[in-house]
Amino acid sequence: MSTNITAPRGTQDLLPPESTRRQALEARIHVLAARFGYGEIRTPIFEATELFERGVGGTTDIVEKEMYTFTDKGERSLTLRPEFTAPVVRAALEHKLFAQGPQRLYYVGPFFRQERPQKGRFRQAHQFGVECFGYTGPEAEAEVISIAWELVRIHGISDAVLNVNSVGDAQCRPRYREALLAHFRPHAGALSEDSQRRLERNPLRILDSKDERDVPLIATAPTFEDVLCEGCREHFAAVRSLLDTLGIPYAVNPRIVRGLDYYTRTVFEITSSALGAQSTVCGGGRYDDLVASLGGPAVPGVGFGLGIERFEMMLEARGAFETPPRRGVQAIALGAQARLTLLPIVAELRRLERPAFIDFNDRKVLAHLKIADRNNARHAIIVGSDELAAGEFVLRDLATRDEERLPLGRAQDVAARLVERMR
RNA sequence: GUGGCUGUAGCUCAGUUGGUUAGAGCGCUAGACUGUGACUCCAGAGGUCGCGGGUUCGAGUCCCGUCAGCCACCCCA
Repeated sequence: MSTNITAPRGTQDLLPPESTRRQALEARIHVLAARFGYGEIRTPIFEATELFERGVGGTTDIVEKEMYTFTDKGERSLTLRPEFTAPVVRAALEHKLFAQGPQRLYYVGPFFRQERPQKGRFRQAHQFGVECFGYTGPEAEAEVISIAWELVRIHGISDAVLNVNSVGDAQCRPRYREALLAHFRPHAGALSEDSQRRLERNPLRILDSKDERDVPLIATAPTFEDVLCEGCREHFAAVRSLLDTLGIPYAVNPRIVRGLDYYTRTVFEITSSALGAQSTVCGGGRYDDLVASLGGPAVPGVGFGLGIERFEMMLEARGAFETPPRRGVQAIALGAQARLTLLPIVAELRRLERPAFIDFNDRKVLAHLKIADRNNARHAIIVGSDELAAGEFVLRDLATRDEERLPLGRAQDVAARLVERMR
């Protein structure tokens, strides 16, 4: 077994029937994004390493220890994308999209992080995300959140929770940092080891801690609302008001702090109890300074990323997948001569956009019907020596078990008649 | 990167204080039923017990290493 090559750690093969469900989910995503006026963007799976160092933030865990970075034969440092926002901004700049006004883009695809795998966490995972560029107003947040929430809603997921917060902007965030330092520093000795380290590096992260030694101090810590500047405070209030107007339920959670450096003002998360410790299925927010920091104009943006695998875990927890209805025709050929007769009919059915299945082995009718069941076929057409002699075939409805004999003839005619019958 | 748990048939799992030829259910293939799918009965195929090393007369079982999975931490989708 281990002498055989297996999929790399933290990656997975997607096989039927799971791949069929993935296709269906992606199809719903494409329809949903189009409904909001978003166009799909596809960027390379790897980028210049510098893009992520500058875009995501050099001190984030993602950049510091989770990237798949390699050097190619031209001595370029490249990195498998660990997230999508920086590549999307890079592409938009490269193609001068911002010269054409606001842009609404979405993507679906794989991303890569070298973390230790666990429930809901993989080294290659897939993400659906949107980026809305060019609007400073709170309507952009409302729109972007609406898309994510609509995806949750149309799937009947009931235990999803939307949390929102504001992390301020370049003016008030440093003030918040100072306020947190003033709060935690006198009690540094009582904090967990992790949080003591975070105190100097990124005190915001302490708010995220689950360590019970940190909990009491976190509970009394100042919140962003205490120090937000007037502009940020008004903006956050406007976002909440729009969510109320749109009927999207949410909770203000002063403890959500996203792990990427580029967020400004609004941040949000959708979480679910179905996901274990990795409870976030969707995370996003506003990033008003990112485009400029990557060398572009001062274009604001709002976006989110939604984990496809985690979303599927929520679907699984929600309840059984409905069994798909029977569809298509199983061609049952008893003998070589019957196969010759049925093959052109099968081909013609497929041309008429009807699923048609056929097994090429010599088996009994019984075995063929079991295969038809496995294929979830709606009908079977059976041809054996009796039928060939009579110039007929049997059409069997596998749901009702009704049968009738119909005349054979030109494949086109038989297929056309079948399509008519099966309507 | 750290810690805990677990690797036996395609799947889910038994396997006694170390003892002869490693088992069950489901699934698969075939038969009973000579041409009719959800039930029943019968048979068959399928495993170098994750991999490597060690202890032992003897290892699926004990020890070490390694790889992988799961769960948690860190972090995040």
